Amino acid sequence: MTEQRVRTRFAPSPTGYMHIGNLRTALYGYLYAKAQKGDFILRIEDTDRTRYVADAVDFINRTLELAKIVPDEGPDIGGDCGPYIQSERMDIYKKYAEELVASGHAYYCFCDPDEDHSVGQFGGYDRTCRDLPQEVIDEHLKNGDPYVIRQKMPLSGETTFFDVLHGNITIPNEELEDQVLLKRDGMPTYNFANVIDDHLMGITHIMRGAEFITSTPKYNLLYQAYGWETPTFIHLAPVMGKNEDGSVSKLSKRHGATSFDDLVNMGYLPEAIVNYVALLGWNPKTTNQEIFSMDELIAHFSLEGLSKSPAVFDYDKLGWINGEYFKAMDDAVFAKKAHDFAGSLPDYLEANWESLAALLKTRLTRFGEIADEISFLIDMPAFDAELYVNKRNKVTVEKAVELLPTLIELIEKVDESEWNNDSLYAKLEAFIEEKELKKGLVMWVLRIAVAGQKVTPGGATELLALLGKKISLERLKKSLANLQNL
RNA sequence: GGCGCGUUGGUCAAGUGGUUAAGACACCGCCCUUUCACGGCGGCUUCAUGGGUUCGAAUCCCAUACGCGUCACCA
Repeated sequence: MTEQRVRTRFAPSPTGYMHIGNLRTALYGYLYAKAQKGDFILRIEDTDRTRYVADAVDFINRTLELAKIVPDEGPDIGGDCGPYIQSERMDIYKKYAEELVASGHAYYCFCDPDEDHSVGQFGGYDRTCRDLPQEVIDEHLKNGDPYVIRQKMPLSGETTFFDVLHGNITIPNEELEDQVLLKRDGMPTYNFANVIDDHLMGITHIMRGAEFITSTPKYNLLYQAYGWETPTFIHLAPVMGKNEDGSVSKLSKRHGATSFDDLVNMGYLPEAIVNYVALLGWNPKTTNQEIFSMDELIAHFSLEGLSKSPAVFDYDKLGWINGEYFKAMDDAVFAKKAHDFAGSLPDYLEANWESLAALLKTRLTRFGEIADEISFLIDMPAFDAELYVNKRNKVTVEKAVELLPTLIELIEKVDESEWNNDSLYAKLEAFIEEKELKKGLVMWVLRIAVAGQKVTPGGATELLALLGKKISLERLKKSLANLQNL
């Protein structure tokens, strides 16, 4: 047996929205193909005209590009198996559907879609048109009556297919509906177009959501009817979200951000999202490493590491991974990217952005937190004497009132040319030594007085340097006045 | 309801008959420290339940429970 070149595909419908679960499916398909030195194909499944969203294909392309998932073949790339947009392949589906009718595996159905042909409480088509006499069929066709083509399922026995994750799965044939293959508007259904395209495009491994497990026997029957070799199926467990009551359900809007775009807009780096999503349902087995570049993911990827049970999307872990990416970033690069999320800044922060960004780098979980982190540098928070109280450094309001005037005096003497973290720190240190004070005490009072907030990115002198002499002194004096007026 | 899939700590998970049941996130504590963060050290908490099989079971089998999916001219 010759080694077959691995070909996987990502087949989204153009909705203008890339759900995390879809992104993960695309990623795994890509990783597997690349790990096997095979091809990854992008195919657009736009057979539902009512759902079509303008520019959705561009959107999908942009998203994949951001995620660094690059197809080898696809609508804008071309390839030997095009077109890669299903609405442009209608004649192909029609031909194959008719072939199936001719071979007795499918039949024309003229039922009115608004009529109820369901069976039992839970529906299912009642196979009304299964055995229409040929004359009746010809008559309908001659009149140009609308029709669909349905697959003729065996009524007994069972169908088994193999799934890499779940092993053999067997489903009784009587559970299988005579599903529509070709719709009234001439478009194929998802279940039909998939089989045709996957075969014609030489797809060897099909990765898709576990929700398709139940319909897979219908695929197998189709492959058998055509005498085609069935591809390898890999049904991925869904990505779940945690509800407020602690229960979990399939990740959806109510869980907050659920699309790749949402996450990027919140300030997570695309590569961090991809890294996290890869780990959500896959484990590298041979290593405990958690931070992976795309190349490393490809190098480590194997089907054995895929999990068959659902995984809950965890923002904490995503944030941690994102933070790791931040820490690994070059300061200048980080500053540049972070700036886009900072909003409009006052001049003194704009001028000192690089040093502010350096302070933020190890403290962020995502860029979206920046505004909250730095708002105290733009507007002094409301005065609160309690902030001066700190047990560990033995700071009290009284101590602060006593100490602050001296500190202001000292700082006022620092020349503009020396207004930077190192000199400010050196001068304060000298002062602390001379007066035999505790460093924690002095720095605490100073930091609170200039920041007006308990927790800050950076210490007292870093904040002074950032705010500049003029604003720092204004803030310190205002704080002192507030303290004295108590 | 039928059919199908799933179940190791709060979360992601390793583990494939014999382990002190890895590791990570989160949480808590300690150290470091001009606060916080970073970094370092430590702690907490897990095999859904009940039966088997076996000298021995998280690992194999069977039930039960719970969760999820599916039953469209949507994908």
